[in-house]
Parts: sequence; structure tokens; C-alpha cells
Amino acid sequence: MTAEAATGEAWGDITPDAARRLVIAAVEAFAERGYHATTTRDIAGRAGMSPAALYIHYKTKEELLYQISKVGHHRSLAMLEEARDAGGTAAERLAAAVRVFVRWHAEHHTTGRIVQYELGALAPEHYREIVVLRRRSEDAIRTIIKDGVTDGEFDVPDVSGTTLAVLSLCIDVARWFSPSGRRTPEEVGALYADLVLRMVRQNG
Amino acid sequence: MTAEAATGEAWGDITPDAARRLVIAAVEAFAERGYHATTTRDIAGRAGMSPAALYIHYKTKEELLYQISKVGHHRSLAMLEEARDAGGTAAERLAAAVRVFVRWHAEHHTTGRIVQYELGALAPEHYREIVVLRRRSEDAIRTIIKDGVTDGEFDVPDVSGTTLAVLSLCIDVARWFSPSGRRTPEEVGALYADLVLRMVRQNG
DNA sequence: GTCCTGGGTGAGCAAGCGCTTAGGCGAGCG
DNA sequence: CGCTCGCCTAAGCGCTTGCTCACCCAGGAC
Repeated sequence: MTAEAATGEAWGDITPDAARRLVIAAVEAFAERGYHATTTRDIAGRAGMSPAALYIHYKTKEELLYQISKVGHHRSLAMLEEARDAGGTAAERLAAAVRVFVRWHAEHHTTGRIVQYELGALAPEHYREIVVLRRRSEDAIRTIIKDGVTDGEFDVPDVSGTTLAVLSLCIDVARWFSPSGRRTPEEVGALYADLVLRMVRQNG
Repeated sequence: MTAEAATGEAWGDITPDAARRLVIAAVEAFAERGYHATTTRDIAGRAGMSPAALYIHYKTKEELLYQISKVGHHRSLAMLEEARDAGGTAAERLAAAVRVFVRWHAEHHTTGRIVQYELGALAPEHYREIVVLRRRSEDAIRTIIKDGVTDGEFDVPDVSGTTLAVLSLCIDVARWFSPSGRRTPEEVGALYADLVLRMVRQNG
């Protein structure tokens, strides 16, 4: 599956077709140049439409950003909470969470970049809504780590700080990952899951 | 030392006074809202001058960004190469590198944010120059890790990938760190140095 | 006193921005 | 057929942007 096919697939449930093409165009443009450097003319042009057509489907440029950010955050949160609630040891669940979260940030690094780095461009009320989702993501990771400490699997002196570091490590993948690089999303996910386990595990 | 005093201190050698005030204003504005969302009127206003005064000291808004990025990258690189060339075991040198690099990104998180997240706004020739410095930073960390593997101190299956992860972890501090948070730059540096050592060490 | 120079201002230009308006056009339906 | 409705465009409005221009002024050299 190519990166572009993955981008398209992730927004498959948006109708009509023109609205979906606009989101996909916006994701690419925002990820490439940043929200503020992207013009509505650029987005419309990439979607093969006139600038005015954008405003038939979205009220403002910021609403496009909000849709992208909201969908991305919900998907992230779902992955992490699923990993938290799965069966298995804390180590298995933490490894699964990191693997899937990292793989998503690599595969959808365009969306990931918007989700992680364009928060400040959201309207205040949208920002407040998104922050709630982010706190829940953090809670999911913290819970897994806490479980591991309780069960004696993990040796983590600073649970909150380590949670922050784990999340931070995963998130930054969206910044540096390139599909033309040497590593596939799966490989990065596996590598990072291993590194994170080393960070938290008891080592005799 | 307050964060603002630290910001001022870092640019102490720029003259005349107005030029220094402009860089400091630009650092704050770029870090707060991003390069593209910052206007030259905003920068000049923060520095207590008229918009036209900016152009007496800098040819363009991009030149201001370039100066900030260049100084920040040189300082980062100097820290990492110093740690690489210091005495001691690989573990000691890696811990020192991470500690100082993280502390800098926390203390100067405004400059750090520009250094790490506004690369794309640089003019092409400036971008090419900066990328060279970034590669050298990566090399410094990779060398320390390789030394540790050679000496048998470290157990690292994927040296390049782990180098990437270590740098990534440090860099992302600039994104989330807030001086009003619970942790001081020193504390974050110590925590991260410990986590990184856990990632690379032999564990019996 | 006169002149030059470096650092400053107020006003404003050309271009590009987000967004709106007036209108066109084809598919579905009575 | 004629009508509506969803989707689209050409043109452009009002505003902000990065940057420039003509001019000002204090302080040192002669």
C-alpha cells in the first residue's frame, strides 16, 4: 500500500467525493508547508477545484484543520485505549501500544504532523476539545505503566515523567519519518517497542 | 535565572542593542505562534520599534529566522561534540550528552522550537547549510553509542535506529516543555539521561 | 557652524490572503 | 417540458502582509 493510498483510505467515509478530496488535499498541504503557510487556493487547486468550491463544504480553513485534527486524535486515542484494555502482561500491552501508535505516526506521518504540530492554529473552543482527547491518551499509557509497576514487572521511579517520555518518543516519529527512508513503519514500530520496554523493565 | 533572562543572555553578543532586541522579540514571537503566523509588525512592536526599523538591521524576516536557527544549531552541535570528546566511559559520555542537550531544549525551549520545527521556512540555501550541522549532531551521538557497543558496555542491535530515537526524544522536549510545569530543566535532563542509559545498556 | 553618518519614523505600495457573491449547469422529478 | 437543487466557477472585495521610500534627528569630525 502506498502512502497516498493510505491517506485516501483513512478518510474514506467522508462524502461527497469533493469534500473528501479537499481533506486529503489539506492534509498533504498542511503537512508539507504548515497550516499558516498553506493557502485555500493551494488546497482547492490540489483537489482540482476552484478556490470558492472549498467554502461549499467547509465554513473556514480552520474547520478543515479541526476535522483533520479531530479524526486523527480520535484514532490515536482509540488505538491506545484498545491496547490498555487488551489482555496480557503490562509489558505486552505497552509494547503493543507503542508499536501500533508508532506505526500509525509513520504510516500517516502527514496527518500525524498536523495532529501534533498544528494544535496552536485551532480556534480556542476546538483546542479545548482536542486537549481533552490528548489527556485521555496520556492516561492510557500511564495506566499501563502503573499496572506494570504494581505487578512488579516494571521498575519505573517516575511514572509520570516516563509516560511523558514514551508518548514524546512516539509522537516525534511524525516529524522525522519519511516513506523514502530506509525503515518501514513496521520496523520503526518494532524497534521503538523494544526500546520502550528496555526503559521500563526490571533489569536484574 | 528566569526564562526571559536566559533568552536575553543567549544573544548577548549581538550589537547594536536594537538588533539584539529584535532577535529576542523574534524568538519569542516565532516560538509562540510559528514563523508564518508572525508578522514583522509584531516583532518590531515587541522590540519597541516601528515596522520599518526591522529592515535597518535585517534584510528580510527570513534572515532573522536564519540567524536564530544558525546560532541554535551551532550551540547544540557544540554541546554534543564536547560530550563526545570528553573523557570517561561511553555511558558517562552518553548520559552527559543527553543531560545537557535536554536541559538546553527545556531552558531555551523557545529557541529550541524554532530550531527544530521551523526548518521548512528557511530559504533553500540556508536550509542546506543547517542540514549539515544537523547531520554532524547525529554523528556525535552515533559515535558515542558505537563506542559503547565496541567496548561491550552497550547492547544495541540497531545503532542507527537507536541514535535516531535518542535524538528524537531529546528534541521533542522543546515541544512539550513549559517553565510553568512541574519539572525543572535539570530534572528533565536527569530523568532522560537515565531513560536513555536503560535503552542502550547491557542488562544481565 | 556645517556636514556626514547611523539609527530611527510615518506613510504607503504591490501582492497575496481568506472569504463572498452572482450566476451557470446538469441530473432528478412532476 | 419546466422546475428545483446540489455542486461548481469567475470575479472580486476588504484587509493584511512583507517591504520600501522620503524624510528626521542626535552626535562626532573638522
